[in-house]
Amino acid sequence: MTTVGWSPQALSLWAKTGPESEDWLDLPRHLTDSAAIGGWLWRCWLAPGVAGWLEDELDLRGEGDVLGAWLAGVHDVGKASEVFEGQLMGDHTRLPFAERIRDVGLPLSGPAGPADSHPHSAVSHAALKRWLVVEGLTRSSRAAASLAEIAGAHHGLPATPAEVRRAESAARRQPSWAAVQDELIAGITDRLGAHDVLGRVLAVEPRAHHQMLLTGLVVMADWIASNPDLFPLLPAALLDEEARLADAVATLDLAGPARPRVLEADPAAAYRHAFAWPEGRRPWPVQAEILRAAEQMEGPGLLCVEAPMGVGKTEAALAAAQVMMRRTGRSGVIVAAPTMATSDALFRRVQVWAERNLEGDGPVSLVLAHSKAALNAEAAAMPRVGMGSQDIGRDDPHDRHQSVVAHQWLSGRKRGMLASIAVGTVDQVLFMALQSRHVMLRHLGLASKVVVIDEAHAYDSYMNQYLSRALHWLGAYGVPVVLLSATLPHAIQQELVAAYMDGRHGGRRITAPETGAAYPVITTADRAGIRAEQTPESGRRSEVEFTAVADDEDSLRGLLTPCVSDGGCLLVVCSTVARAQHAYALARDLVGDDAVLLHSRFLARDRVEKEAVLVTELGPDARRGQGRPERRIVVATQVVEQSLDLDFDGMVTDVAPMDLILQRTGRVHRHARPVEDRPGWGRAPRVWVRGAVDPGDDATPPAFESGVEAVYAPALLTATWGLLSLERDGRTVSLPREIPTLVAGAYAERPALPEAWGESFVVQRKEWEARQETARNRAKGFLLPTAKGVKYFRDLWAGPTGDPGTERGEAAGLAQVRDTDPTLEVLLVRAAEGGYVPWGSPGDAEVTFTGKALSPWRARQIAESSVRLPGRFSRMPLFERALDELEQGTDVAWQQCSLLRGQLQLIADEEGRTTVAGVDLRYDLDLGLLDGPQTTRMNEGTR
DNA sequence: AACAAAAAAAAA
Ligand SMILES: [Fe+3]
Ligand SMILES: [Fe+3]
Repeated sequence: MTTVGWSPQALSLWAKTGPESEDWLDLPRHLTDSAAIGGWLWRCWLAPGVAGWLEDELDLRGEGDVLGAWLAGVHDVGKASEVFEGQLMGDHTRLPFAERIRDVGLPLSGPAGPADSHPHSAVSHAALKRWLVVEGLTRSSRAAASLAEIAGAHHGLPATPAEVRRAESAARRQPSWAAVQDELIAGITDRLGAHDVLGRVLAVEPRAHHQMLLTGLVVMADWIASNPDLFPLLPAALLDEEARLADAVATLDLAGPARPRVLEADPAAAYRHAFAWPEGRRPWPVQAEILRAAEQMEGPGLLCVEAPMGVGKTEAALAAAQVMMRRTGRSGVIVAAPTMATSDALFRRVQVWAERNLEGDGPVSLVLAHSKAALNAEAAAMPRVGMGSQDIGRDDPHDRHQSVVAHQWLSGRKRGMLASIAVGTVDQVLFMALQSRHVMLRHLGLASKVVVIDEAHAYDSYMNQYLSRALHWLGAYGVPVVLLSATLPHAIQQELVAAYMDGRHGGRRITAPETGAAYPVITTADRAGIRAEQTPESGRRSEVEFTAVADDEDSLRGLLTPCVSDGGCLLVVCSTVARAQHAYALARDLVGDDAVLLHSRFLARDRVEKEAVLVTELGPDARRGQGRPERRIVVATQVVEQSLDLDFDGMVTDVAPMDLILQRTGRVHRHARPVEDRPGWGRAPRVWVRGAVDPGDDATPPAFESGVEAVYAPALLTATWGLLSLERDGRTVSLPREIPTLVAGAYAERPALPEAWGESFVVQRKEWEARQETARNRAKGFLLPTAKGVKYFRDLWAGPTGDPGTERGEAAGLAQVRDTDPTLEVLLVRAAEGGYVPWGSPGDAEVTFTGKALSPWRARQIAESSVRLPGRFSRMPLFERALDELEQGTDVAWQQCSLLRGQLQLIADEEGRTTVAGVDLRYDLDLGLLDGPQTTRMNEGTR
């Protein structure tokens, strides 16, 4: 860097102020700080694969760090404008700021108008666009705009054309301000010697995907440079530029790209070392195969693994990711799962893997990325590093190279994806495809990783729109992807793979091969095309008998009877909470406390506890009489579909789409057990299917109970019913062999059903397709366009009408990656004299007085008592009224507490009774949250 | 589309 002096005009401008009236940072210094950290990020932090991709695409010839420094260095030149600098004129404690500027002859006419309509980011955009052309670096205004837009977007969204026009006209009216902007840009360019790279980049004309990552880097640099703990303010500040950077980098303490250990060529040795397996343990065929596939992949690509649960897909994915990280220069991994609970379960496993297999020039950062991560004890227990925290390496600096930590700077808002390793909900990946503010940070973070999507079959057509688009962008960045699923209907797999390949290789339509009955199967998509390979079967096979039972009380009682007399563990899955509560009442009549009810309308803490009890009782280590109960009936809704390692002797389930039925069936005889563990009725795996008011026959299609039909599309239920021959005597299914054919069959346009069902099936099927189509269209509202589908960067955030709808959508809560109505989640507490206590605390628990600060421990207890209100609260008049009432009733002290801020408080009496917007509610530890007439009725007969 | 489950929401 050559040093050029700044003019008195430039030096008179402020960029930052602080709490004390004399605190400030001049604009040139904020720009040189940003440039310094921008260059440092490129050299020392950016994943080699991302840097390499940008180098190639933008003809950087080894000067990427210069480009990064330049872009960061010019981001705030727009602060050299009357609107921005005039902002402090109304503040009488800061009058010297304006005087300093007037003294050097710059016009400053009075407290500025609304700075909102003249954001300095747009002024930066206009100034850069002008300067790049005037300087002769390009003649194309689009090329100039492509770099100008990056500075214009440094607050998370590109400047709008109207804002840029206002900035351009201001520059024409006030040439003396424009002259300072030019001086700043020229000064930064000269110091960095950036002329040549800029010329080359402009010749290429960066497109939206290049701009996205470069903007991400600029935003990151700006956030770091704007932190006074890292880059201190005047008058106290260090002045030497290099010393400022060195100090900032030392305090920030952000490690460079993590590197994976090279895995052994022999798969058995590779898994043994990677996961600390005991000597002699062999990987499943799928695990061995995926390593080979990852090793042989040509360039970055996508691997899709379809295999039954229990064959170690997570380990397989991590091992494959380890290979792909090395081969494509990625610096980390994200493992994305459908729910917070499944992410929590994955967290520790990923942490242990990272500890054993990754290293870097400093500790490897890991985040748990979902909205309730703060409640996770394992995440909270991680050593903290960065921003002055030094939980690790105090005694032995060598420890730092192989430890996995929570990084303080990365735990801030919107920064989690920048950590090296992330475990979280899929939403974190889907948000990548949502028009939203600061998505570029998410893109930068995800582009640096190998992306693993767990349970890829678990997403509906709305979410799949976002997943497809996210895969498109990942493909464009050359990010390796691993999709894990039980089975993926071919049409969905085709859509996902095609989206990735379209991003990767552009327009070419490539069709994934039909894999038919092959299972388990690994599909590879890379430069060489798409191919699928069947892998040898893993694990146990089983023959499961499926039988229909009538949907009345007597039939259900009949099914429970053998269990009542001979004992054993039976699972009863119901499609609605009401049906589950009903079945539970019946079971409780027969077996008392041996019956357990599980659904989502329990307090989070109670549900975790109930599930933990079930996992110990019905998990792999419990034997009958030794932990495994003699008799247990678990009545549950779809919550049991979550990856709990439970084993039942048999199952009764409401009819559901084939994939879900088969997934639930995975809980039947899940573990290999000695025959003494099974009751007489459960020696062979059996599934009884209910939920049809008329089972149908060859001449008439089945008819389903209205609740069951409201939850699942009748077309899928009919197809599933028929393929399992439930209109007759049912059939025996061979698992896992038949999974792919049965699932494909149930989702087929013309499944093999009795002739006479055809007509009504076609109607049902049309309706299902129409609903999916409307869901897909709903998703399009805030879907980020494809990189190559737009001319300008700003077009990525354009609404369907071309206007920037992003902010409005975010404000209205419309921009979301899940297709849901608004729901109300409350934190339940028990009323006490003068205040309240956490739900479930003993009678003499210390009272939290309303309006008084809460201890962190108390806040956590309360935060764990969350429950969602029943569905009726999602409908409009009631939703609004309830929200109002709950907001009014919430302790104001919660706003001061990070765990409780923004949450809604619901206060109940000793018996769990309360009323919200005129609706009676009662919370019961056995039954969950009851509403309306249930609050009184459900008592009888169950207690 | 509405009887399940599921997630998330402040910046430089
Ligand atoms: Fe700014
Ligand atoms: Fe800034």
